[in-house]
Amino acid sequence: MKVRFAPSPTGKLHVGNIRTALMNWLFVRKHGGKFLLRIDDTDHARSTKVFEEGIYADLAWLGLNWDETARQSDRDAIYQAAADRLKADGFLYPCYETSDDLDRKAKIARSRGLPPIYDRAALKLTDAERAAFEAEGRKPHWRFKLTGQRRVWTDLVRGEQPVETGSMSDPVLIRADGSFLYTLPSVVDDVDLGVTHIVRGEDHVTNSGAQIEIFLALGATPPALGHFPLLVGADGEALSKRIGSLSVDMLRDEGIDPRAVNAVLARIGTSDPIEVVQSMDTLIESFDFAKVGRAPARFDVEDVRRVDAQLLHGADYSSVQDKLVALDADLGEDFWLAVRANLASLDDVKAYAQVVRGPVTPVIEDPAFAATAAALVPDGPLTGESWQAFVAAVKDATGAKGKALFMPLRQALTGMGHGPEMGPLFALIGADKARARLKGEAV
RNA sequence: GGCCCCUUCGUCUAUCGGUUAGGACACCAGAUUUUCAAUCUGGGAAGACGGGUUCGACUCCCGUAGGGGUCACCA
Repeated sequence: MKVRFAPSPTGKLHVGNIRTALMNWLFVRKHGGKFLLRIDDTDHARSTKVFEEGIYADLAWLGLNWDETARQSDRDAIYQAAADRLKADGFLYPCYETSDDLDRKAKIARSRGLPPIYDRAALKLTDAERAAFEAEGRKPHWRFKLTGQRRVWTDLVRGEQPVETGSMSDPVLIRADGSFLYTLPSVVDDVDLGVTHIVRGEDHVTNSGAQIEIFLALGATPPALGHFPLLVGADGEALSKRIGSLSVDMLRDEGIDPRAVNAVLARIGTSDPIEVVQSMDTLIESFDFAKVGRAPARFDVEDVRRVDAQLLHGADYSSVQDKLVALDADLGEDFWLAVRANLASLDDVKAYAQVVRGPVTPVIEDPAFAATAAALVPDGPLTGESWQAFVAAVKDATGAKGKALFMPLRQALTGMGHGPEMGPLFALIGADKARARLKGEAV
């Protein structure tokens, strides 16, 4: 078994791409086989090395390892040979319309309520007309002549899936400048590199109908096909490929755990719950195309943040220490254990580190109360038990209790109205700083 | 517009003709924390609409509405 993830280096990987990569990866890791990473850079004008490097970096970050790499720009000779064969066998025909011509035709068709598909006018060209275009210096682009038949396959996720190849345009396989469009290299590579299963989004369903005919024209057997539903935004609108806010590197920069990204994208739109999963093995084990629904699923980044937070709440000190150092918030294991349950994101740890280290601007509404408390802060090193004794003393001295007792102390000591349990925090802050803050000093 | 697909709690979904329509997240409430958060427990919450078929329909059929995809010299 071999699957492929074939991104084009024309932009950053976004959650939709990652979901495709994950589906392939999970599928092949579950059943055993090769994961091919193919860089589809046939669009020379838009493909860049920078984006290609970004793809490697993003996949590595997510832990989606691959077994083989191929770059389409290296394989031109193979595509050329296939194209020659298709031409020789009469599957391709030359067309001389310009992009403007085609635009115009499509617009006219649309305005008449007709499907905007190519009218095959080039098929009716006489040799003399073709010669005239050539004499003008026009170079043809080449289309694959679809049979117009109804193609049906058993889709891995959708079941029986028909496509009317008569309802779509004959795909252009070769540009006027001689370069290839995605469709031909994709099929040629799938054959040549031995891809057995194509798993991709449902935006390729119609495409698959045409590609099946190209596989056949090449004398090959089409691979098994699986098309899963696309993601839509939280508002139900289509998730645009151009929404940069959903790019993978943005999630990484936000400090999100890649496991949270994987967990959400692997489970969204499936019957398995979106929940904290500690390891990819769990995801691999639970993966099944039968669990994937057929309706578009709503993607909400908040789900990723939520899972990320839950991961943090149970994270061991050793597993986050490096990240804490990077954030300049490594104050030891006691500190981590004290604050982790209160983190919505790892970034929040910086604020608590500052609470411990200072300076903190105390929030004091009742100076007299705070001053009384300041005098009751015990001397010497504070322990986990110091807080309880301190609070009891303040309660005796002021008569305050409950929220009226705790809130003013929390606000004066931390400058915040929320946060981790005060016991451990109090010990971490220390007697000197606690006393000073209660007196209103920003230390 | 043609072709393809979809429509169950706010969200992701289970149900493969007979169920008090189940779960997860979110939400609300209670407990706990002598505070907020975290945590635990409980609760409210759904079959787009209209026709059929059937003893019986969320489930099958038709129609309507809504959503997604595609119809590029993008991938």
